Amino acid sequence: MASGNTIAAVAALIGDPARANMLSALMGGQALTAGELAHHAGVTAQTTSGHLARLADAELVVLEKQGRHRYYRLASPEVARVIEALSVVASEGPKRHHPVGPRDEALRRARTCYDHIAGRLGLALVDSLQESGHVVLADGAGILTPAGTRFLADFGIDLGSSPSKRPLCRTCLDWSERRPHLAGRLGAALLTRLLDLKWVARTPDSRALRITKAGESGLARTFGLSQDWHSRS
Amino acid sequence: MASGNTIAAVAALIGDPARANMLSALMGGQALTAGELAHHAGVTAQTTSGHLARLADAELVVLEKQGRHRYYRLASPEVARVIEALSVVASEGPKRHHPVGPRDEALRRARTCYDHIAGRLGLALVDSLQESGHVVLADGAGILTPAGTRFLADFGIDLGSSPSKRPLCRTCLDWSERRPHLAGRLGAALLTRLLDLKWVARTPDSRALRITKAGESGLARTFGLSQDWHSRS
DNA sequence: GCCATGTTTCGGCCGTGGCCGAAATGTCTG
DNA sequence: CAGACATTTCGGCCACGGCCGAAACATGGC
Repeated sequence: MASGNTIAAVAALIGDPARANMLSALMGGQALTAGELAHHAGVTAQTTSGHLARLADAELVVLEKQGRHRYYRLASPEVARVIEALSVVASEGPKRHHPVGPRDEALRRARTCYDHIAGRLGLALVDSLQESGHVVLADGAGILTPAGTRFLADFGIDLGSSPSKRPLCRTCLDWSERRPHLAGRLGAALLTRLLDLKWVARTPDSRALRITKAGESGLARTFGLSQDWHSRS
Repeated sequence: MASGNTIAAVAALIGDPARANMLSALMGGQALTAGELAHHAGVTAQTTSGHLARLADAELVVLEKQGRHRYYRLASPEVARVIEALSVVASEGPKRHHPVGPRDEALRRARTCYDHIAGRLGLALVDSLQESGHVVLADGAGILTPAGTRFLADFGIDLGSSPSKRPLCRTCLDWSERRPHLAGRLGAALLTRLLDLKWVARTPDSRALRITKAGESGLARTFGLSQDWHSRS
């Protein structure tokens, strides 16, 4: 079985703790330098270099040179889906330690998931859009209603122009909350817009998202998120 | 990062050729004995036993004892999704040999994908259901229309009764044809029904599905598949 | 030109884990 | 209860691959 061998090759590549940590870090959606990835993985630069060479060789990540830095990012949404799927299985498995630290709490509140928003903020947004009838969710994907399209246009998001084949609105299972949130082009556009508006901001060295002062009020106004949206569901 | 470590553990488990072959074989949806899996993996029984113990320990597969046989099957649809996602990435990657043998051709024509139908037959079915307005596909999922519900009921499929949380109708990207086909509860029910009707039959030692004489005409009658549905899309 | 910084290449050490042969356990069959 | 078959346990061999130190390459700043 050739197929078994090739999927084994890909899985083996992800199956090393150092590389898995790098890929997890890249799930933040940003391109990171080799040095940053070394830090995330907890190994030295030379070890990291070897790992990255192999990941790039297999086209799981792509390289962008910029001056003396080398930026790496995930090669495609498909790769992100593999990590996603693995996270789901890993979080379900038998008592694999689940220590919840303070930094874990920040991640559970709001974080990037490749190119969209996950965590309780992601869930609050999808709930809001669904209640207001702007999107209709059905089994793993959603449909943007005409009212939703107008609503998003008002909010500064235009989705019509892109000729991409990428799904407009799919969902992605949240590993911390076990409920789906918005992914696809819509999810990506939403994250981009919130970052542009500075309603949320990336945090260095982490996938966690910080919600700004302006964000608190803006999200409440636009999406009707109440004071306690961040309480455990 | 604890999460990086746990996903690495799962990926490492899949990342061995022998285990990957076993899991691929189990993607056929049937439970297989340890011996059959040994054959698929191309290693001896004792080696297989060790592998299966580890897979079961991590809850990627589950064991069902039956007399002197021990049947193993995938532990959950989530595990199947990981294999799916890996197949997609593996098939896209850099020139990892793609020898297309005769048996590969049978797989491309029609095969099981965990619990539903993939290959060109799967695509033909989804196309048919979509054209007739029985399902509406939108980005990674589908909606069963009222007409579709009636149509399926006439065909002997009742989906209403199950209280499962599993998505009714999601899609699954086909690694051979690169287009989505029907998965979810609907996809599973469709496969079950076609097997019951003996319109398709499983083939021993392979995930390929054979289309019976009755199937040829039945599929043409019910789903309007013409003579040449199996030509390359 | 020189030095600092980021990254890769080389060489060698060492542990994890896959593999099989032999033998033990379990289960159905006569 | 013996004998076939399915599967697991044990023991030991061996290799692949991760890790780091040292050193070589780049690139940018001065």
